[in-house]
Amino acid sequence: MHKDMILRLTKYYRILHKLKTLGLERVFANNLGDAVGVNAAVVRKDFSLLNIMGQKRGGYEIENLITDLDKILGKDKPQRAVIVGCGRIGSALMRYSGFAVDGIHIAAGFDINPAVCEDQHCPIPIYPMDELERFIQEEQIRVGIITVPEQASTEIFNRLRAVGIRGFLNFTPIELKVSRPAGTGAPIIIHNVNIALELEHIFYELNITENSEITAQLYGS
Amino acid sequence: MHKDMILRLTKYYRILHKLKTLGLERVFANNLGDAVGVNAAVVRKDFSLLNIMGQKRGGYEIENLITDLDKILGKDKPQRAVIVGCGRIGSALMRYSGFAVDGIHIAAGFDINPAVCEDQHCPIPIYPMDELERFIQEEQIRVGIITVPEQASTEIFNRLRAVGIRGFLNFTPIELKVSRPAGTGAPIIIHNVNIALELEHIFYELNITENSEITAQLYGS
DNA sequence: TAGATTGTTAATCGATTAACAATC
DNA sequence: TAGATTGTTAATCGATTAACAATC
Repeated sequence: MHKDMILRLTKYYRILHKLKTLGLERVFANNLGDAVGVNAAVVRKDFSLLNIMGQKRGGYEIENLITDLDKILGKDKPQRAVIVGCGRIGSALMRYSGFAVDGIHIAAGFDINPAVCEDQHCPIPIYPMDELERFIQEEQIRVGIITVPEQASTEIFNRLRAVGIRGFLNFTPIELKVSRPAGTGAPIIIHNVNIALELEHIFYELNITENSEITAQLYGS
Repeated sequence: MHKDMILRLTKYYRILHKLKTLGLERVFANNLGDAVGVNAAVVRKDFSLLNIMGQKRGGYEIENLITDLDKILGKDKPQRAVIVGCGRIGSALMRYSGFAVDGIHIAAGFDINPAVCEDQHCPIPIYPMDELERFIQEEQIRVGIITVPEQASTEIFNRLRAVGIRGFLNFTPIELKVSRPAGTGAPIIIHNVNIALELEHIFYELNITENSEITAQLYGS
């Protein structure tokens, strides 16, 4: 199971929903490949690996495909997360309406100063930090968004891990890692979103492509 | 020039700075490889490709290496960007202190309602949208951060492209693309940060790893 | 000199693509 | 049946790793 494959599955999923609303009932590996920008063989192989079978001449049934992907991607289960740290970024995320569209529900926010709620119209409850463990356990939350200040990030990470959080979206500049001797314990998924680094990369790529243009002019054909 | 290579270069760069502050003067491909988690051969190959030469027995001089990478990554030039759209995320970014650490300077923000400035203590000026073109041209900005509402994203993208912006950090859920027939015109760098998608991926990966655990238990060794 | 590390070439690995028999 | 599309195997491609002569 490749990381690229998961990315592709989400893309198939979105396209399939669009095709369904257009009234289509079947889709060929070729169409799907074109739509998500991969070779048709990749599409067939992906499905084959997931034991999703098409029909030798009729392609794949969209309805069935969506149902299968729902299960594989876990879209049939509730997708709930908490936000830890309700500073600027944290509260921006709490009020972001785009999550609901994708079926994601932010169950609560946590902050050392839960009074941050007072300032703003919070659509989502904000609790003090010492309710973190209780809430997560009671509500059986599996995913946490970390938007605390840099110095607090690893401590929060460890607290969340200890209480059963398995998926992390980390906005602090500290790159969170698990060094898990392959196959040991429950898998932990971490996505680090480092905005400063992202921006830095853009400057780098820009500079490098420009430089290589220059060298191409000097030495090139 | 691979995308992965740029990523590695930034990692070398950070490590080298740390080594320098520790007082080291030389570094071996092996050490550097260990530090960033790649094979030593990769390090040597990367440098070789960039015409950075070491010494057959003495490794690489840290000071020179940093100078070379400075140039390659464009760290010797000013790294300035504008933010278009000063809503919740936009203004959170404007007040984010992490950029300065990396030598990135946000030159200005733009919004259809520049009065957003009044509410908050803005460390950075916010101008109305119709000053966008003038400012970017006068200040020769090359990088733009797009934090406008979804519906406005492509319009803003096109305006920015037209006025010479070449690097984009896009926070709207619309995936911006350029279909540039290889080698035509100036290169455009786009990074899309889609937070909802990122979170979705975490749920997917979690679900898939859990499922594969289950199947492993059923069929496994 | 002997030992160590580079720069580069060859071998390996994995993923992508092409091809084709199976079959609806 | 003939045509089309799958599922899967083989070929290709690219990137990573290993190996080794060059040399400080």
